[in-house]
Amino acid sequence: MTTMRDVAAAAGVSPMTVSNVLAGRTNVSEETRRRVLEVVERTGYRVNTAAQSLRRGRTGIVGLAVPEVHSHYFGLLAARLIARLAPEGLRVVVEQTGASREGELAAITASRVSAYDGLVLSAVGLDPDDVLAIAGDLPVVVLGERQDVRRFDHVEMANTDGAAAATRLLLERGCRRLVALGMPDLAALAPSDDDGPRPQGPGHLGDAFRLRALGVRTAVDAVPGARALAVSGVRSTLSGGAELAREALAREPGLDGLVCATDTLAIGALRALADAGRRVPDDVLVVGFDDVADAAYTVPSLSSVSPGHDWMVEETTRLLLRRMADPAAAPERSTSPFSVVERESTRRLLRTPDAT
Amino acid sequence: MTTMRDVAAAAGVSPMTVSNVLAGRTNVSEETRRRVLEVVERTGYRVNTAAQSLRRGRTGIVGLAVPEVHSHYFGLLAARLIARLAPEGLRVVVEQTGASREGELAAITASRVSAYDGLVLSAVGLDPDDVLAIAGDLPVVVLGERQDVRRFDHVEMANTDGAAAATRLLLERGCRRLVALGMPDLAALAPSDDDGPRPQGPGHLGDAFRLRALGVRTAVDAVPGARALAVSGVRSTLSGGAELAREALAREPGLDGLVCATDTLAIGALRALADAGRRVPDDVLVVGFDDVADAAYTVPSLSSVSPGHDWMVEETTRLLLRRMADPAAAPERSTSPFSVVERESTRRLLRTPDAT
DNA sequence: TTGAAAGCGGTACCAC
DNA sequence: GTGGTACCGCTTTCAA
Repeated sequence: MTTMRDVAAAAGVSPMTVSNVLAGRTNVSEETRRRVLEVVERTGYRVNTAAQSLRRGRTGIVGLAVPEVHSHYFGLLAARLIARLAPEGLRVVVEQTGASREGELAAITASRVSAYDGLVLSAVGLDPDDVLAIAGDLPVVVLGERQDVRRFDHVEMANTDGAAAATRLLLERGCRRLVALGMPDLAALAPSDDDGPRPQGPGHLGDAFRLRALGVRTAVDAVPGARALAVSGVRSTLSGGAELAREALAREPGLDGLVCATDTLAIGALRALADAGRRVPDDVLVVGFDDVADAAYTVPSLSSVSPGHDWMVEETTRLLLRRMADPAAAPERSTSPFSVVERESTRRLLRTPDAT
Repeated sequence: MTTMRDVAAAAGVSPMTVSNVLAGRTNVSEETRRRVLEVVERTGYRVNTAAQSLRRGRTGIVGLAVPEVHSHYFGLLAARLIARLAPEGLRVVVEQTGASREGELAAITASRVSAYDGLVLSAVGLDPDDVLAIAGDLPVVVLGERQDVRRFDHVEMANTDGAAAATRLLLERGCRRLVALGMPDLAALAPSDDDGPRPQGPGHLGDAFRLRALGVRTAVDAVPGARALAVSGVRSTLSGGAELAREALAREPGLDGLVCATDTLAIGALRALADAGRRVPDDVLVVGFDDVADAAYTVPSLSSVSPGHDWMVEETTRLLLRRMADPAAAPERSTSPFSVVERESTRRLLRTPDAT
């Protein structure tokens, strides 16, 4: 192993000067710099990042804890975040939490986390208190979920509004028998006559899907004669989507519209609908959430709520860097703008909508 | 910041004893252990991994350098490798190389690499010499690509044989006008009358797709009256697949079979075929490569060459751990078993095959 | 069973 | 411009 000391000796300078050269500091003569770089080149010397981290107190690594690495949405998110943080000199370690409280705890826990300069947490099962207790003073940005986490920086999706907009699209196309696929039971949510779209719930982080369900309900409640059934399931997987769609068909045979909690579920559902001989969009309209890359390439292509990926990644990065720079900064939160991207899966009028 | 020293002081022992307790070493009295753990608990102390890494000489981090993080195949690979290495106490940093030599060089280069205990490299543009020069003594496992890298541990896919099997499937179904989508020009490959399936080429790592093209050619050459046109493109993306499929239709209007270099390309192609009014599998049969999760959920579902994901990840892990344990071990290589998974996209006889 | 000493390989600080 | 000194926080070694 070549060390900085070795390089210094070979170049006839002190380790400190080698350090200065490699860090690009300006207080080195051109001649010395050249000589040092020549030795570095020749010996293939690399700085030891462990020593560097110890001395500097920073590792240059950011953790990204997501429920499932291998899902359309989180794959997209990870790829974008990796690309975005690279020029900031930060690398990303992806931790898989398996959508469980235990997994999330394990991901944040103890030794692991101390290796990170920051953590981006897409939590599903955790309490804010869990996070607080374990993360300690680690900069944390919470992603896309819970609405009342005021102690953390927080980048939220327009879960409720996005789902409501998607649902309205189906209703405008004439759908009246909706299923909210992969969302919690709508009836179990806060009553629709309370004064806002925020359920008061037990305060855990994992209610993106609950908020989406609320959006569906809000939109459906506004249209007399329309109804929505929730067919619930936790994991957002292709097979889960297919399975839930089969269940939906069994429980709501007159089904004419499917609002899916994620695009992954929607893609699985498209497959199950094809198996069942239901044509999309001729018999059933389908809309997803996330606007993943695949949505534009399914057959039929999938309408979806686009959460503004660029914006989310940019905002996440901004908050993370800000907190890393200033741990005492007041927590900030923001909600991504969204849009409904319409594609083939909703491009059909099932019946003329009633005058409203 | 709480340090081990602080904990030791609070527990009335030496730092060394704290270290022993936390490392689970047995030479500590039960009483002492309890006292130390109590303080650890109370203070929320976490060992500093940078210091640990420096002292131990290992970081517990493995790099995974792939052309594109956000692709079906590499997403799958990353997820599996992360899951597999986690119980070994290894975390994975994903580096995106952008399928370019420069990107790959950057990924391996300099400071970055010294932070890793090992590197899994899915190289596309690199020379073995590049890798050798830069990786130095870093344990490297090369994935899925080049065939003549004898200086590295190497886990190969059955590129040629897999593609040949996929192609034969189409030929048996009666296809005679094939297009090899996303593969290099078949005519530019080694002549089919040479004695083996290995092109001698300029020796860079990135020829998984070339090997697949060779498999297509071999299979097509064995069937009189069949022909295959290569429609080339580098990136394996959905949009690329759609684009190449459009080009394929333009250049080979009588197209009746599509062998795609990857499932991602195939999924994009399915979409373009639907747009062009070509029915799959009624008019055109399509087969992909990789057997990603989505292949079973497209409409029609996609036949694909399955490279044995479990096996590949297991083998990669084995080789990596082995080399980390013994840097001097002789390089080993192995080729994944494969199977052709038939789904709807090839489930149709276009014409009765000629007696063969 | 416990702990003192000696670094691991860098870099901040400050004197020269 | 250059470099000595200390020390980041942990663990290996070995003596007590």
